[in-house]
Amino acid sequence: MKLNDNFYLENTETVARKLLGKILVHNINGNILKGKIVETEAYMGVTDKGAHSYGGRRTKRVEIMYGPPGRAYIYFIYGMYYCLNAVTQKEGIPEAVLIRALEPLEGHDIMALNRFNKEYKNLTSTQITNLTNGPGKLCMAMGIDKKLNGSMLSGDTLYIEEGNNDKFDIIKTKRIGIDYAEEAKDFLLRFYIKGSPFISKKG
DNA sequence: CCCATGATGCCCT
DNA sequence: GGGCATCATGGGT
Repeated sequence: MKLNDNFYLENTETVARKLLGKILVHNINGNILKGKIVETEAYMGVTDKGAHSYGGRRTKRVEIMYGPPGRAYIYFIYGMYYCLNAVTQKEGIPEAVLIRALEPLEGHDIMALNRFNKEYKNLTSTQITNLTNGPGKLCMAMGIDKKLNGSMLSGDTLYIEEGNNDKFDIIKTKRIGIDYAEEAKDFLLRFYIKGSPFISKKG
């Protein structure tokens, strides 16, 4: 069952928590890649110095965040990587949840090729744990790039569906990579599934 | 384990 | 021209 667009209308922090345990799917011409979301971060828009839309900044890059909820906001960073976000809140409110790590569930062979140009069975143990444990890594593994920016996460290509209702505890901590964001760098807006071996960083 | 560093290109001022 | 919601690597502890 795909999540419908209303799922992304709740408070962005709530959406970030509720996305844990859900399944991200990319259908590439019938080849299915799936990963369980194990780590997220909430970006709270105009009042959040860590957010691209801080202060109401509205440029071509961030325009998608001002649109309706349930779309993919994908941006290019550090000259090499993509990051995937789910846009939250009604049209006009530029907030989003960054998907930071996945547990690979299906399509391991394609993910291994995308990440390391090797078959899954030939990966080292380090490569197996590093397949999707970061925002740039998961985009590379899942074949997610700029082409999917703005697409509906309730659509047929890149979408998010219900998980298995498995129980877990949630760790709430500081976000990563926003040291420039003054007081906002200490906001507790990063969430991950306690004990998951697939998170990007402990703490 | 931790920390430092280089890669590499788009976006915005 | 500066900076960036990152990653891989290499060395020290």
